[in-house]
Amino acid sequence: MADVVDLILSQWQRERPDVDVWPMGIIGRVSRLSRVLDRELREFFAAHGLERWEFDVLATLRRSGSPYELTAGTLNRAAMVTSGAITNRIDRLAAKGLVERLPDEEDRRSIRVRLTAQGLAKIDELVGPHVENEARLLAELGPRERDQLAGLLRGLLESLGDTPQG
Amino acid sequence: MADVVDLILSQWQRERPDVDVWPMGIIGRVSRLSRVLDRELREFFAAHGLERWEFDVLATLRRSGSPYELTAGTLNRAAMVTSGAITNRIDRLAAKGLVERLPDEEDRRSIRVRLTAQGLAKIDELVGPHVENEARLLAELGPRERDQLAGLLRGLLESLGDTPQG
DNA sequence: GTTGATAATCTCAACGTTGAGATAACACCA
DNA sequence: TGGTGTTATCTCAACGTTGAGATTATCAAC
Repeated sequence: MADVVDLILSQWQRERPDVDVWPMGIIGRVSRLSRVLDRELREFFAAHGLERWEFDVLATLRRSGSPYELTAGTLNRAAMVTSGAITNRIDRLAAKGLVERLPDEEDRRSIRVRLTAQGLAKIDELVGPHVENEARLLAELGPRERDQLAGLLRGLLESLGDTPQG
Repeated sequence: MADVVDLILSQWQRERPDVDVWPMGIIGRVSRLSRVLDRELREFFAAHGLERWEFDVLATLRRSGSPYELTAGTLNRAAMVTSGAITNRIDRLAAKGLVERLPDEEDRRSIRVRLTAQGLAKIDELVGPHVENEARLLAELGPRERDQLAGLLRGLLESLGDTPQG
């Protein structure tokens, strides 16, 4: 019953017994798990002709509800990337016909990014299979463990300021 | 008591009540937490004149024990990046005088990357403060929660194949 | 209305990673 | 000894992100 991080922790214990490296047991695992899951999700999306970031942007627009449009800035913060990256992503999604840029009537500095009919169809078709794929990756967890894990992660995220209002 | 992911889940619940998106409550949080922690760690390392990947490579060599050397391939797998990236990283660490390349006596295809005295000093000086910084980021968790969280993450990583032997 | 501060988006050069291909060395078998 | 398949590292072009700066618009105060 050991993963890679257990090995890392035991190495530190041997080499630097004066330092208690317990935080690595959590931060190291979060980091590794994120990478492993990333790879798995990427494979799934590739099989459906999408990149992960494309799915994320489409999903953000979809779950915002009709008329499925948000400003570039909102997408920017949701994706946790910089402004240059979002401009680039919107460009490419628009070139594929999955979203369109519309002027924002209320603030002419902003643009509104809206799902096209094709984009809406794509995301609505993929959400179900995507979630099933995610569930497969988490099959190890029992119902009680899922809630525990989600709760612990939520607490950490809140304490680090990852909350809706900022 | 809500984080960004709670909002995302409620949006999906409203828009697509036919899909049970519970896995996002875990995968979405792992992904976001990883990014938030990444930023925090990057700030810490920048304050000490290092990039995160530099610390990671030095730490991997340090915890492997004397004589603090590993092959490029081992570092490669530890860092979870591609071979091109590791070549590049070794180049830059060597240019800074923190590691040196040595021929591998037993396999001339391989190279051995070894910590220099300067590299060893640097990592030994930083491990303690780094772990303290990580502990600060996890201050929200009680002792019991730490173990719970680490255990749940370990179980997932194992089930996904992230184990020492492969 | 002008001024000045703030905000939203786009531009673009610098940078690092990816991933395929090249090279060299090892391992095994005939 | 030669041949074949595998492994380790390096090379390099393509690609995407970062982050600073430019541009244009908004808002508050005067």
